[in-house]
Amino acid sequence: MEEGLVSVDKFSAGSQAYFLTHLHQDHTRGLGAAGGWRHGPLYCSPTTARLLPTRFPGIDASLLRPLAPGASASLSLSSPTSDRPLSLRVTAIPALHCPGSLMYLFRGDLGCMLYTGDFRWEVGCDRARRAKQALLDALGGDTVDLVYLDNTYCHPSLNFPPRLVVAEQIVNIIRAHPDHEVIIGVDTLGKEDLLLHISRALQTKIWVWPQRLLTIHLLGIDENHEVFTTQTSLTKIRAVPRYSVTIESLEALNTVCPTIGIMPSGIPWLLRSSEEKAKPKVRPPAKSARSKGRDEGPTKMDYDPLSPPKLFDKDSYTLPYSEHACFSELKDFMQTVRPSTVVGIVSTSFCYVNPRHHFRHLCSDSDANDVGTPINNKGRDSDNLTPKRRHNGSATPEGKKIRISGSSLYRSKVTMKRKDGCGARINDTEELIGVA
DNA sequence: GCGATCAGCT
DNA sequence: CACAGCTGATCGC
Repeated sequence: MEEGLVSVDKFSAGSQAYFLTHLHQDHTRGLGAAGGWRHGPLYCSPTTARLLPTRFPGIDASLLRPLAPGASASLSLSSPTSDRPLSLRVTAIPALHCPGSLMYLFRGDLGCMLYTGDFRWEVGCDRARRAKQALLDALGGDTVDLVYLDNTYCHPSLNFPPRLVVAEQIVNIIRAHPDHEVIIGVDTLGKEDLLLHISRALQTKIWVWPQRLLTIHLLGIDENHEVFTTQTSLTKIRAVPRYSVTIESLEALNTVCPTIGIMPSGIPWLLRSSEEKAKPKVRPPAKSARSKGRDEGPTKMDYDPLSPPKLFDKDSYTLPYSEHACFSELKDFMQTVRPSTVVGIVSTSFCYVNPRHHFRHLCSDSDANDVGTPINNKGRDSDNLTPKRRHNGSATPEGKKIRISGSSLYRSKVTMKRKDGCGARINDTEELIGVA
């Protein structure tokens, strides 16, 4: 699409309309710009619009253009090059990534383009079936000229079960540890369904840190306060910031009370496998209690639903509960859309795989002269519809007092600013255990 | 001193 | 390494 027209998940000045797919930090860079958002109309889901002011207090609410899943809006823009008027129609499609996440389908004078943002596509699930129908309805038989695809797991070996299946596996792990406390690593937004599933299955409340509880309530979840709590004494299951579930924090917790950690995410499980591929035999006899069933072929990366979830490090379970589509889902998505061509959204890192390498045959321009090998082409994104990943810059006011390991101290204002809206780090065992 | 950005880490 | 995000350093205003 033409430069200077619309931007998706990119918020530097110069576009006439801006679109936000979801509220994860690596998609909001630039939104917190000094003095607040001024660059133009900002389209997002109603859910995202509700959460936005808590993360970006300076935002001018009159610029928000909430677009419900399935809804459309018409935009009158002007061509930056010729100054001629351009009309564009955008339709929001549920992305089923985290709450409030959307894909955007653009149609108009410049053709038809679909930007998926991060998405999941569990074809057997009702929600995904509805999303698929919404997409087909929105397309109305049109051909998509270009798909910007969430290529996070764009490799045939990267397949894993639907989230519901993994949620049940997690429940079973917790059931198998009746005398253990449990910490589950989560992000600032997302995986609420997993926590609700666990709570329902085990008839227990779940601890979350205060900011996280605010987010949950803003989402309209658990308004009667029946599931989530910030009181440590009420439950042995706690959802904590993902980065604070480490071997060290688990060891610390285990000096107080037997505790297991659960990481509902695909990556570490994926990384272990590639580690193994890289150096299959050189294994320092580390203190990890490797479970059996890990010798079935050094390059085996597929998730095997028949073998139990693997215990990687002592007391720590990593399961592929993913908010991104796996390869088979990407394939189904591409078969559904059958665009003229496709490019990947996730471009930084040498793991980047050009989706055309695997899906060229599902593109109508497949005879074009590209070879589509897996490549590291970070320099590719020159147009303003390609988002940049990494780094953020949010801002919230004032340093404040917090407790760390029993003592009070001030952290730097910068730290506190960033901490607002995010997590309580959990090497401060006492706060968690409820000694206080 | 402040925000923005980067490097490092998980 | 990187689903996302924390932390500290540094740079320019």
